[in-house]
Amino acid sequence: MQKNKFFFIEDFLPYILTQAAETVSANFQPFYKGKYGILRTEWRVLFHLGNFGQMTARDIGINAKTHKTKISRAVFRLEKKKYLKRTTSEEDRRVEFLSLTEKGVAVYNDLKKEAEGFEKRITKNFTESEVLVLRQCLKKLEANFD
Amino acid sequence: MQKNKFFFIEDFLPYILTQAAETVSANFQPFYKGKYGILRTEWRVLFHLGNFGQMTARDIGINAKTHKTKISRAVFRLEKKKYLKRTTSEEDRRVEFLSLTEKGVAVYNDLKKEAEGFEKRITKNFTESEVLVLRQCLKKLEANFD
DNA sequence: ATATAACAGTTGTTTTTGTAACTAACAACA
DNA sequence: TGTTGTTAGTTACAAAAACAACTGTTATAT
Repeated sequence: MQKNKFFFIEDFLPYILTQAAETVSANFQPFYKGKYGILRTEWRVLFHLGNFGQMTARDIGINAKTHKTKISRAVFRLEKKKYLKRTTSEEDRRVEFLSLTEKGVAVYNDLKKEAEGFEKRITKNFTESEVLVLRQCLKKLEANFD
Repeated sequence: MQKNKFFFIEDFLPYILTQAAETVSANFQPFYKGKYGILRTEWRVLFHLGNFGQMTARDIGINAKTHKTKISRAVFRLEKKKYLKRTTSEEDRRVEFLSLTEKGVAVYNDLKKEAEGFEKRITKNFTESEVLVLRQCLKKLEANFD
C-alpha cells in the first residue's frame, strides 16, 4: 500500500475488489454452469426464489440490482429447463408470480449445499473477525451508493 | 448473517462481493467511459502502462488475469485512439512492447486523479483499520485460488 | 369516458465477451 | 537441416450483455 505519493493500480480498491470478485465468481461458476448449464443471472433468480419463495421478476430485479431484460431472459431459460413456473396475477395482469418447480427446488437445494461448502472453503484461512469486517465493509460500500 | 441453520443469498459472500464490485464499478465507469469512451479492459491496460511503463500484452494479461484476446482488443482500441504505441522487439519478433503516447499519458494522469478521488470518496466512512482489513481480505481471497 | 402517463415484462439490435482456431516466430532435438 | 512443439498475438464465430423500442395492462386526471 502506498503513502499518498504514488498511485498503484494494485492498491486501487475498486480494482482489487473487482479482481477478487471475478476470481471468486470464476471459481464458483463450475458448480452451477458446469453442473446444470445455467448462467450467473439464472443462478441469482433461482436463489431468490429458493430463498424468498414466490416473487415477481420486478422484485428480483430490484433486490439483485439487475436489469429487467436480463431477468426476463433468465426467467425464460429457467422456465424452459422446468426449474420455474409462472402464474399471472389476478389483480394485475401485467404481473407474474414466479416460483420454483419441484425440479427447481431440487436443483436449488443441491446448489445451496455447494454454495455453503464453497463459502466455507474460501474463508477457511480467515479469522472470524476478518469475515465479519469483510461483510460489513462490502455492505457499507454498497450502501454508499444508495 | 445466519447461524448455520439457513442459507441466505444476501449473506453469501461471493454474492455480496460481486454485488459490491458491480456497484462500485458501475459508479466508477463514467469517469473513463463517459469522459474518454474507453472500456474497463482498456482502462486496465492504460493503467498498467501508466503505472509500470513499457510492458507486453502478455505481461499485462498475466498481471491483470485477463485473457489475451481481451487484451489484444483493448490494445487495438487504445492504439486507434492514439493513447498507446507498439514497438516490435528486436530479439523476439513475436513480442510487442507497449507504451503510452504523450496523449495517453495525459489521459492516464487525469484518470489517476479521478481514481484517487473516487477511492477516497467511497471509503470516507471507513475506519483506517476497516480499509486495511478489507484490502487484506481481498488479497487473501484471491490468493486462495493460486 | 377518454386521453395520458406509468408500469411489468418482452423483443430486436448493437456491442462486448468467450472460445477456438489461426498466423507468425522461436526453441528443442533428432 | 527438418520436424515437432511452444509461444505472442490476431481473427472468426458463437454466446451473452447492454440499450432502446416495443406490447399489453393499470393508474391518473381531466
